[in-house]
Amino acid sequence: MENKRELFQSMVKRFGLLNKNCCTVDNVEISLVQSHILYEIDRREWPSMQQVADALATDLSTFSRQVQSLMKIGLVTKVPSSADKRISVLGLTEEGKKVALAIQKDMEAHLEEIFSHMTEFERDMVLQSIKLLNEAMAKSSVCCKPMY
Amino acid sequence: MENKRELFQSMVKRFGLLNKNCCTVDNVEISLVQSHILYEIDRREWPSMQQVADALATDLSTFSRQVQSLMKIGLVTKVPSSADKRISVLGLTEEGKKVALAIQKDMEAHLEEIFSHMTEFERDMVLQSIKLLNEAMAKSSVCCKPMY
DNA sequence: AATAAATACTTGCAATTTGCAAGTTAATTT
DNA sequence: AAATTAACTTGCAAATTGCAAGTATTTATT
Repeated sequence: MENKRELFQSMVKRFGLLNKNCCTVDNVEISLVQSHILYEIDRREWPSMQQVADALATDLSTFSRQVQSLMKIGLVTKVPSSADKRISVLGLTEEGKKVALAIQKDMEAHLEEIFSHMTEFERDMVLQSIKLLNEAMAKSSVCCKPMY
Repeated sequence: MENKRELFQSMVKRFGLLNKNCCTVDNVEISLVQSHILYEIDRREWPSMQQVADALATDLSTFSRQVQSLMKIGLVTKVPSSADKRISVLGLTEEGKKVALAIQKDMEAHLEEIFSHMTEFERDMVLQSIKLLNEAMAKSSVCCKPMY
């Protein structure tokens, strides 16, 4: 009953390690944080800096610099919004999309491999559980309020 | 079927935020990494530097310095092993144990709160699922081999 | 028994990453 | 029109990282 933390800690750490496997695609090497940024830009429709920085729970100044480096290696675009010129709209370049997709495929494959060690029934249960967990965390007062 | 990554990413990020809530106890303020070190030392029986560094997937040199700072604030002890003088055996001071316990309680409370948004049935299912997931990840070739 | 090799760390870098504070420019209030 | 707020950017300075090169101790080799 009271080994919850251990279970979670262990799972999260493992997933973190898995996550670290990412990030060299097409002769481009990117960091874990950078891959998260690509991921977040990819799944949104032309988000602003604020939006993504919030999603990643990063300081805007830190984020600003990270975006600069991603622009430098040609994965991300940043255009001032025509509606509000204070806002910069983020997007992925073709290469950025390619990299994001490659990482996505890689992660999917890893997850598939992990799920292959389960029965069909277990797979369904686990996925169902993670959904539940996410909903519960979203409802929770102690965590993750500003989340998608 | 292919939203696995999203589910995982979301869950892990949320848990990460929750985790960040840790770390100010008894006028002692510690970092997330430091809390993980306390946690790992606590759950092992007099581990060596290597063992904990491996568990945290940190470079030994980085870890060495982190231990130094934890010793400086009086949370961790480091004694050369009598059996093998190359090895340093790590432990928690009384204060270290207190801090570790406080964090533990805090995390448990957070998790309880999260689980309170579920039915009894769902709770059981989710815990069961996380166990399954951990086992599957342990079996996996792509992740987390050197893990407890 | 002496030398070589491996192990467990520590220290010296140098690079990266971080957040805060203080800016700039643009939009919104009053 | 002036003041406030919002969306960023830049200048620090501190913290964190890993690699390479060290030391000390133990194990293996000859």
